[in-house]
Amino acid sequence: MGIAERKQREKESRIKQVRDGAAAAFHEKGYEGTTMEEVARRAELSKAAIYLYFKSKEDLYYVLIEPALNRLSRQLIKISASKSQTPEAKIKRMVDATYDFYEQDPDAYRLVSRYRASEFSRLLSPEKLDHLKKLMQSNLYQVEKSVSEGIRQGVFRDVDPKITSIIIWNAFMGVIQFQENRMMTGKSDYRRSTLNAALEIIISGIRNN
Amino acid sequence: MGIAERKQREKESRIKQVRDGAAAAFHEKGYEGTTMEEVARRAELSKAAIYLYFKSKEDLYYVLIEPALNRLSRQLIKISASKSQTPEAKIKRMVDATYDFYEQDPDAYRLVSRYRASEFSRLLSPEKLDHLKKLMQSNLYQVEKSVSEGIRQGVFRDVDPKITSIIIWNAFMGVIQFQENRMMTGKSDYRRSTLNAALEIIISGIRNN
Amino acid sequence: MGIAERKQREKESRIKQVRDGAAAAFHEKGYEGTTMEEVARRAELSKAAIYLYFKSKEDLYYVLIEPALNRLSRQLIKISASKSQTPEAKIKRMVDATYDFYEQDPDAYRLVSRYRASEFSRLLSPEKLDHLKKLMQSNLYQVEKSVSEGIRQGVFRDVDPKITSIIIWNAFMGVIQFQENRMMTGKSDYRRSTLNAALEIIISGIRNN
Amino acid sequence: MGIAERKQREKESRIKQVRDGAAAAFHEKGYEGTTMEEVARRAELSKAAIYLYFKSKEDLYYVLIEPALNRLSRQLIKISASKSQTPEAKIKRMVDATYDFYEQDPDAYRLVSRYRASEFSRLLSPEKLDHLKKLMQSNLYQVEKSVSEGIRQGVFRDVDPKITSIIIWNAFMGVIQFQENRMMTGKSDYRRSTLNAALEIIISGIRNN
DNA sequence: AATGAATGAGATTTCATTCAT
DNA sequence: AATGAATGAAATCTCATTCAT
Repeated sequence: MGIAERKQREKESRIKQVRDGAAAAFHEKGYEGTTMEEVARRAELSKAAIYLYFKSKEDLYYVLIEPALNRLSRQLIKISASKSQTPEAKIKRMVDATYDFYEQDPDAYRLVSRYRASEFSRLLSPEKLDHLKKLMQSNLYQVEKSVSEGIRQGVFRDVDPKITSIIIWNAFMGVIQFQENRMMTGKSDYRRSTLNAALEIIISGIRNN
Repeated sequence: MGIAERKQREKESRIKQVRDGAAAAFHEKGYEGTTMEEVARRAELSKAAIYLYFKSKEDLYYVLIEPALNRLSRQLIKISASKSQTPEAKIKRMVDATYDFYEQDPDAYRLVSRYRASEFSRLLSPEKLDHLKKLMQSNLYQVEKSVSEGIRQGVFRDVDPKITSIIIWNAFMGVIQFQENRMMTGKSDYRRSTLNAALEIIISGIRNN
Repeated sequence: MGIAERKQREKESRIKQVRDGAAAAFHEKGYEGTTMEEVARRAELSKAAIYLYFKSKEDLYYVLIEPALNRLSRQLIKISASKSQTPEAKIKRMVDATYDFYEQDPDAYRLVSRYRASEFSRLLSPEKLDHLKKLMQSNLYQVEKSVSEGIRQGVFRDVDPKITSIIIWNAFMGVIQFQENRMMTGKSDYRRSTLNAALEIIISGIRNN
Repeated sequence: MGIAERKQREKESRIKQVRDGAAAAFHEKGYEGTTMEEVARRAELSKAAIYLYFKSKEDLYYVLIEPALNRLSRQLIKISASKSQTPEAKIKRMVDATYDFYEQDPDAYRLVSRYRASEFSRLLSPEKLDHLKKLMQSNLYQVEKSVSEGIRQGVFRDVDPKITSIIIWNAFMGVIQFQENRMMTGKSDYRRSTLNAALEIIISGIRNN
């Protein structure tokens, strides 16, 4: 069984090679810009071998993006549902959770953040597309709920919770992208602190006094 | 000469047809997802005719995005440089200018907002790429300058001006996209008011009391 | 319009080139054994050009087999429905019509005669498959009806009309194939006479004395 | 030795599994339409295991069709050579023998009945191809000889013996296929009786009054 | 003996681009 | 100026076959 286990590990590691290579490629060149040839090259496998693990390019993309999005989604729901915290603390924890998600699997995050329904409507089946859309909306909605809660409790001004959640999510994406670009030119890593600063600005904007 | 003029007008009108068709297609399906076949169909011309006006697909993309970005860029610089206004007013005017730009040429805006350097590094020459990047950075920078100005004048808190400009630009994009999605399901148009609400939140977050 | 007409003729002739090449290839090597490369080579066109005229390999196959089968089917129905003839004369005319069909478009005939529903169930859509099956059954049925008529009139013995039609159709196919094989070795053409002899034997077998 | 025997039995049983699975697949989907993957699945073995027993797909096909055709061929020769029977009785026995062959190994029969030299000319070596062709011709020839004999004895009319044998062989195939199709829709089994009816019609057609 | 894993070669199909008219 | 027709190159995907274990 030692052997079986090793084989299992090797198989998983090869699948991971493919996933990592594909995620990086999808990120760098977009879905259409990425060829299976390139995915194979990055995974150091033949093209045909990719099809042993994923049944199509679409499938490969979907199994990269769906579980990641799903995991994040469940995290945010849990935080949003927790009772013993202030709305502000919840929002902060949600941003932290998103950052952790990003840090653990940057490529998955990038896929998620770049995801645009319209571009994929031809590629994914309507059900898959719908599923991804729902997950995405759920994420925004958890933030929105915490903003609403804060308004009800009087700690936040009477702003539009939906708009606020949009600002937060887009600020997150913008900051990450900006800092990644900076880091590519050799500068140091200020992602987390920049993110906190951005969130502080936005929350100041909705806080009552 | 009447004839020459008419021909000239017709030519320009046909070029516009191609640009509009292409911009819409690039927006809906992305660069790689758009075929010249589709561009031609939307322009009601033959594929070969497209090549009379644009020398390649890349060229077509570039001449769509560059002038648009250029125009916006010059606008923002002008506003940013104007003396007789408060920083807050300038920021509001820049957001308004961006909204006007968006309204006049939504497809061009969408190309700009979706533009991701990394995805195009294989398609555009380094010089073109660099040029686009500079224009984009300039836009952010004009907002940043007004934020800095406000801080110096004491009307804004001592926040990071760069981060603030990122928040604003990304909020803009997020709000537009959200409202466009809503409108696609038949809902009424709240783009401008939502945008104002978003900007109000962000500026509240940086205002000194 | 002289030019337009010539172009039209040229286009039709090129489509015919493709059809002829494809029919011959499908006949010689079967559907799966035929590559688009080969179809292209026979038509003296590039692979891509084939797709200007036919939207897929399946489509190419279907538009070869369907119209041919349809034409034959209509012919047989017309003969079968004619009033002023003896059943025996009708059957002879139906065999003649099938032979004419074969002579005018041998490759189409071969496709039809080789057609086996089960082999194509994965290739054609259920509707197309069903349509072809119906046409095929109709052909057999017209012969069957004439046999029944003969039995009612007392000119034929009380045989099973269905079985008789099967014998006739399969004898036809067998004779053609045998004679074609003979001719491939340089022997002379006895197809029509052999066919008549075969039909004579079968009709003798069902005639009432 | 008990062990060696068991191993031998197991091996033979596994080979039979492969043969059965392959024959069914070849029948249902044709040679090119059948993948080794599918053969393996039907045999409940791995793809690689198939290659332990058969050296290639071609080989697998050949060893399925050749022995079957060979067996049938020898049977028919024996019947044809028997002295003490009338030609009509011989023909009936040959049809019966073919039916027995079909009943004992329907898939092998189907391979034989579907076999078309032209389709396999690329797959099999010329020698193998020639061998199969000879076997096939021999079968027809045995029937032909009995018809000739009947003509010489005056019990059959002066028909073309070759044509007659073609009619019989093709009627056999047509009837079997028709009845198999009927049975697939749940109808009862009339194969043997239908076959007899068909043979009766044909022999009536050649009998001298 | 048996298999999971891998692959080279090749199949179908697409697409940006060119060219004769 | 405009286009119908054509294509080379490349993309996705498949499959018979091999090999290490």
